[in-house]
Amino acid sequence: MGDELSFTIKDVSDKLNLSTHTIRYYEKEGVIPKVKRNDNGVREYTTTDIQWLELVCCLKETGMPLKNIKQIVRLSLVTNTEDTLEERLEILTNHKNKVLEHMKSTEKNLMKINKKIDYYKGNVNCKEGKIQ
Amino acid sequence: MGDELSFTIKDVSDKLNLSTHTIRYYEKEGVIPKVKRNDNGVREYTTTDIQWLELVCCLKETGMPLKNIKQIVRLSLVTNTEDTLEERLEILTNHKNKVLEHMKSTEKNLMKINKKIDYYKGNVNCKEGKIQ
DNA sequence: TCTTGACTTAGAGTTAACTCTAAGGGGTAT
DNA sequence: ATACCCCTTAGAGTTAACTCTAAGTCAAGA
Repeated sequence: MGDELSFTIKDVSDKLNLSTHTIRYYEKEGVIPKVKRNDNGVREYTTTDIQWLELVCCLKETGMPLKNIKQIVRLSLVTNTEDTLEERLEILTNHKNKVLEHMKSTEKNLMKINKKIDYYKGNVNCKEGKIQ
Repeated sequence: MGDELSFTIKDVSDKLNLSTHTIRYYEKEGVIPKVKRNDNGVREYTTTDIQWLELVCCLKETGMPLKNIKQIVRLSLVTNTEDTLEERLEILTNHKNKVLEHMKSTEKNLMKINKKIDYYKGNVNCKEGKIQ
């Protein structure tokens, strides 16, 4: 009890493949909660801090703007967290639906790209016909 | 012969859901080939022009930077188009592979998001336990 | 004829998300 | 003790992809 594991910003940077600049930027902007400092003012990341960052990466990689991620963080830090559960759930569910839609349209676009590739391949073999 | 269908920039804007600004910007930047003008200097889009724009949208929506799209256009406009087929094929195939990878990672991220949603839903029902 | 509205241009402004710089402090290896 | 590297901050700069503005031309409708 009390002696939790802690990590430097460099550790976290290496682990999550984010620059130290970006990690500090996220904290300054409220994309993740404030991180505890030691007596020298140096940030000491807990596993919870790292979990937050992992969530941020997951949402960011699926296209959620930082603005919305901030909103989730803000809602998670109120005194009575359960008051904001519904709202956070709505943000996440909306996002999930957007991701699903995006996957569908990506599949369609992929088919178009494949057609284009096949068209080019046809030209490579035949060396004739109209090319766009 | 000679009397091809042609469309105004407004027509194209409505059809493809791109602003007229954006369409002109694409032309200026070389993202699409130059469009023919009438005697008053007004752009008249052919179906081929529209097909180009549709390809651009497809590539853009799947995350290809305009820089690479320009490259494809440039390679399509050389005198001996078949000389550049292999290179265009490579750009498209690389892109296709990136899209496939991205889809895979999106699926993983979606699973994480679903877990988070389930976790929140559990909290909504139980109103107890640690919340992050 | 006058107005309206679409078109033209060059170029400035915006936004998100970093990315970097300058100026300085602290702890550790040689 | 000196060099080195990581840490800190505020704030400036960058990039991609638009997005808009100003100033002007042109043609069709009232």
